[in-house]
Amino acid sequence: MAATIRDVAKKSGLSLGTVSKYINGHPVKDANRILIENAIQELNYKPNNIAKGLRNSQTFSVAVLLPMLTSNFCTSIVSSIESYLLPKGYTVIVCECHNDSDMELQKTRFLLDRMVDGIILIPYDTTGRQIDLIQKNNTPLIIVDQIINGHPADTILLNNELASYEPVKKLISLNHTKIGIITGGSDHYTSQKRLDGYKKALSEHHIPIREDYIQCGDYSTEGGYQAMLRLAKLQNPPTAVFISNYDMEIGAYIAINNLKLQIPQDISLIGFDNLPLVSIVNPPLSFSEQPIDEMGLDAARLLYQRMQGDMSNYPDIVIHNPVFHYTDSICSLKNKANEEY
Amino acid sequence: MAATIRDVAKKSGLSLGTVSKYINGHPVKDANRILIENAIQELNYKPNNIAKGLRNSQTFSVAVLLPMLTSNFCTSIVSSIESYLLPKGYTVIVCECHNDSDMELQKTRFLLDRMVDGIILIPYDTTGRQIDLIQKNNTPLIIVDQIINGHPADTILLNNELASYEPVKKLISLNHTKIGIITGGSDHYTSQKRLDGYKKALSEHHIPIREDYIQCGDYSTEGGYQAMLRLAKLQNPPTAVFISNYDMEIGAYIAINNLKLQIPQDISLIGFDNLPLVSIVNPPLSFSEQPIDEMGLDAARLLYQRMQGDMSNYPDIVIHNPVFHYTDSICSLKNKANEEY
DNA sequence: CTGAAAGCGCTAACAA
DNA sequence: TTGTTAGCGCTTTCAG
Repeated sequence: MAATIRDVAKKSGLSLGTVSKYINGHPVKDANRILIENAIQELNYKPNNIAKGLRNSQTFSVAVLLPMLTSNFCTSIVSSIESYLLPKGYTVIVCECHNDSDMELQKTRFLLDRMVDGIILIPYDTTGRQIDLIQKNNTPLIIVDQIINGHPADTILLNNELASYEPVKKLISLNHTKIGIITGGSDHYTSQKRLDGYKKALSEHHIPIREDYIQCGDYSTEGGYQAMLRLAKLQNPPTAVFISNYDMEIGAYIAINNLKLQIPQDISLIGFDNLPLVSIVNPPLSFSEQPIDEMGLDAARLLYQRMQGDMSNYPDIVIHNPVFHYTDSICSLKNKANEEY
Repeated sequence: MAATIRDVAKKSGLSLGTVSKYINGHPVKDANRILIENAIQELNYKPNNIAKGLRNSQTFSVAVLLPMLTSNFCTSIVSSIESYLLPKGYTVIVCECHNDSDMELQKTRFLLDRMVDGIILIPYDTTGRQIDLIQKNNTPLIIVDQIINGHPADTILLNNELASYEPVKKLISLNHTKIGIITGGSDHYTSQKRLDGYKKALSEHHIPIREDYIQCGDYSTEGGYQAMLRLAKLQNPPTAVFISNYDMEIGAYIAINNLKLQIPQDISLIGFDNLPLVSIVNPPLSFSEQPIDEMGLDAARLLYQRMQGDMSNYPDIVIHNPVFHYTDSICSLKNKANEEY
C-alpha cells in the first residue's frame, strides 16, 4: 500500500541502490537527485523504519524505565531526555514499573525483547537485577538518580548530601538548633544521602541529633503530611524543617496550614526541587534546586555517545550540584525573639 | 550474536518453517516440540520483534500522544492503558507535545513514521489536523477526553456537563445561591462543557448567572490559585465554589489557606478527580470523580479491537458518568446561619 | 505434519 | 557515480 524504495526507483528510472544512497546522504548526480526527489514527492514515499532497523540492527528507540509516572522528578527528566534524543531521530519510550521490583524486571526483559537501542533507568529495585539483565544483553544503559552498590554503570547523580547539608547549615546560621527533617524511605539511596547531609551539618555544629526530629514521609504527599503532623505535635517541636523531596513538601505545607502555623514565624521551611508550588505560596518557599533538566540532558547525551559506540571513560559518574534558593520562608531566630519582646 | 530461528532449526535438526510454526502456536509433532524447546533453551533464543514486524507489517507498539505529562489525568490514563495493552504484547510509547499544536503535529508525523500500530490521542490542537493526518495514514486511533468537531473518530469521554451540573445542584440544595466556578480555558472542550453544566443548574433554579463568579484558572495550579483570589476579593464573594479540575483545585485550596478562610464555614468547596490531595486535607474535599481508570481501559480495549480489524459500530463514542463524593467541605447555608445566632 | 523457497523494505559490498 | 545482488530474521504459501 505505502510506496517503497522500489517504487521510487521504478518511477525515477534509477536503481534501488542509487535511491538508497541518495536517501542516506551519499553523493548522487544532480540530474538524478532531481529525478529521485520528484518521485519521492509524487509517491509520498516514507522510508520504512522497521526494515531499516532490521537491516542495521538498530531500532532508533530508547526507553526510560522509571518507578512511577506520578513523580514530578520522573516526568521532568523524561521531558529533557526527549528534547535531546528526538531531534537525533530517536523515539523515547516511557515505561513505569509502579514501584514494583518484579514488574521492573519484567519490563526490563520486555524492553530488551523489543530491542531498544538504549535504556535510561531510574532504578526502583536496589539489588541491581535489572542492571545485570541489561548489561548481559549489551544494551547501553545510563542510570539516573541512584548508585546501586556492586553494579558499576554510567550514572547521573545529584550531590544529595550537599543538597541537605547546605540548607541545614543555613538554618543553623539563623540560630536554629531545633531542626527537623522529613525523609524518604530508609532503604532509598537519595533519601539516605540527604539524611547524611542533615546529620553532618548538625554534627559539625555540635548540635545533638534527635531521632524524633527525623520523620519518614516516604517521598509521598500523604507521607509528608503525616510526618509534619508528627513533628508539630512533639512536646518540643522543631523551629525549622527541611523536607527532602517535592511531593512530601506539598503534604507538609498543607499540614502546616491545617495546624494554623505561620511560615516562618512558627516554623521555617526549606523544601526540594523547583516545581510549581514553591513560587505560588505566600511566602514563597526556600528550596534546594536539583538541576533536573541538565541531569536529563546529561543522561541523554551520554546514552547517545554510548550508542555510537564511544565507550571512553566508562563508567562515567556525573555528579550535579544543587542550587539554593532562600526566601522569606525562613527567618532568624534572634529576630523572632526580638519581635516577641 | 543473538541466536536466530535458523540456529534453533539447525540445533533441533528441523526446518526453519517448522520452528516458526511451533513458535506461533501451530501444531507440531510432540517429539519435535521437545526438540525445539530444548534448542530454544540452550541457545537462549528470543524472537526478533523487528523482523517479525517487517514481515507482518506490525510493530506491536501503540502510542499515547498527550499534551503534558505533568497533568495527573494524563499519567493516570497512561497507566491504565498500559495495564491492558502490555499483557497483550504491546509496547506503549508515551509522547507529550508540551501544549504546543505544532509539536503535536510533528510528533504525530513522527509516530506515523515509526509505524506504531495504533494511537491514543488526548488532543491539544482543536482544529483536528493531527486527526486528519492519522486517519489519512489508516492508523487506528482512539481519542480520549474531547470531541473535535467535524472530525469523527472513536472517542472516550466523560459526561462533563453532568460532572458540574450535579455538584452545583447539590450546593443549591444546601441553600447556596452565590456559587462560583473556576474553569479551564474557554477554548477547551471539557472546560466549556463543565461550565455549561454549572450554568444549566443555576438556570434551572432561576439563579442569575454572574460573570464575575466565573473565573478562568487555565487548568493549572497557579491559575487556580489566582482565580480563587479573584473570587474571594469580590465585593460580594461566593459562598461556594466548584473547581473543574484537580490541578486548579490544589491552587485554590492554597489560596483559601493563605486568605485564612475556613472550609466550609466561609466557603464550601467541591473539586474534581479522586487524586491524593482530596483525602489528605482537613476536612477532606468533596469532588466529582472522573473514572479515569475505566476510561483508559476502554480506550485501550477499543484500540485493540480496531487493531484486530474489527470496525463494528465505528465511530464508537463512549460516555462515562462521573461519581459524586460529598464531604464536610460543603455545608448548608441555613445551618451556618443558625450557628451564627 | 514438515521442508523448501519466496519475499517483507532496506542497506552495503561489489562490480561495472 | 551507478546497478546488481545478497542478505537482516521472520512468516507463509505450496508441495511433499
